[in-house]
Amino acid sequence: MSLRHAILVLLQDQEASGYDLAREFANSIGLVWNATHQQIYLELGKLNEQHMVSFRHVPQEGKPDKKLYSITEDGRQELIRWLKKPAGPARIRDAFMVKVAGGQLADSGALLGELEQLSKQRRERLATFEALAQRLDEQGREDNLYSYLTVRRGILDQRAWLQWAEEVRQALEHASVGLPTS
Amino acid sequence: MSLRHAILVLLQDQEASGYDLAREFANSIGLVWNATHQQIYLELGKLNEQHMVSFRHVPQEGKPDKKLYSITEDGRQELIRWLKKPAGPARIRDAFMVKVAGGQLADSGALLGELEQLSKQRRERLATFEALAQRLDEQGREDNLYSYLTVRRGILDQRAWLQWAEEVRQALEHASVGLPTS
DNA sequence: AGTGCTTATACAACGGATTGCGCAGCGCGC
DNA sequence: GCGCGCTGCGCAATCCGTTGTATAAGCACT
Repeated sequence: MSLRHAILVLLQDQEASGYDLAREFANSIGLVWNATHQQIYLELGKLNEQHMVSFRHVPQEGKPDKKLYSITEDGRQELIRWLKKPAGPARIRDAFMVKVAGGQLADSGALLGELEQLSKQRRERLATFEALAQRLDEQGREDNLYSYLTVRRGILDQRAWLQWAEEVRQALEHASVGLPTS
Repeated sequence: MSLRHAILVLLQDQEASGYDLAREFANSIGLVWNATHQQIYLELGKLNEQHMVSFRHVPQEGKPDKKLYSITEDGRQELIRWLKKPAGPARIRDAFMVKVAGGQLADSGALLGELEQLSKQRRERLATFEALAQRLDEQGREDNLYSYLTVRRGILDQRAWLQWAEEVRQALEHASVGLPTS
């Protein structure tokens, strides 16, 4: 269980609402650890009970009130404790890859279509990360070292995926010559 | 829920015991979808109840008896049905990356040590995949197209990770000059 | 006026996944 | 002779995560 630790890492930089965190999970950190808003609100509740975060109400106009959470000293201690022990292996659930592995039974045309769609998403993400990396670089890479390294991971990951997608595209197009594509 | 589909994909090639599947999940397919033996045995039980797989008892000497599972026609139909509908987004839980993101609070020395350990594992995996790819290539890439593509994904993934690790190593070594490393 | 998106929080139900435990025999090294 | 690791299967408890639903206000578009 380290959704809690991912949240604590994010709160270390700045206080944030559950909604803010959900957005960050959908973007940057989402590449590495994903979570929905329901999960986040629940975990924030637990973290609060355990005095690892605290919050203050912020009334807003035109928008619902929000709770801005910040990390407490207890939370920081828990984070440090967690950082010391070795991380477990990464877990992934990539349904599309399972489909490729079972591709003999699949329709190449449909697979190619899905591949194209996913490639588009990856290219967009790559552009976002590259822009972010450049901004961090201009601000001084050293000051944002860990953010910079995280973004670099994202960039290299997208590039590797896109390169693979290109190989798949060529292989499938070659293989489906003369076959019905829908 | 598509642990079941990953199992069906594996059984499509050949019949296997729960133990065999667990090994495959620990290696090749594990890169894409991971599962423990408890999960696998449970799912095999369910798949059997739903007539998507069948099994035969195989008594062995020197080793416990095993159950060899194979996919049924119902199972194949279910797989085809599943392959047609779009795959959900890939999900990951990479605790080590969360640690890097929160690196300011971490000990660079410890982080470097962990990085080195993970790099070793990745290099080993890369070697395994490269050997496998070469073997498939020699056997005729077309006949094993989907296995080949899956392995290629593994290779590109390991390479991207290792490249990133090298960047991290350089950055952290530079950053920790003069700092206590333990 | 109706539809849908964004901001913002939260509960309930269910199913998937992890963790812990248990059984069982063989082979290997110390 | 003892522990360790591999092969092989399985149950039970609990926790994590997904899906569905709810409320509530403003804004933009049609």
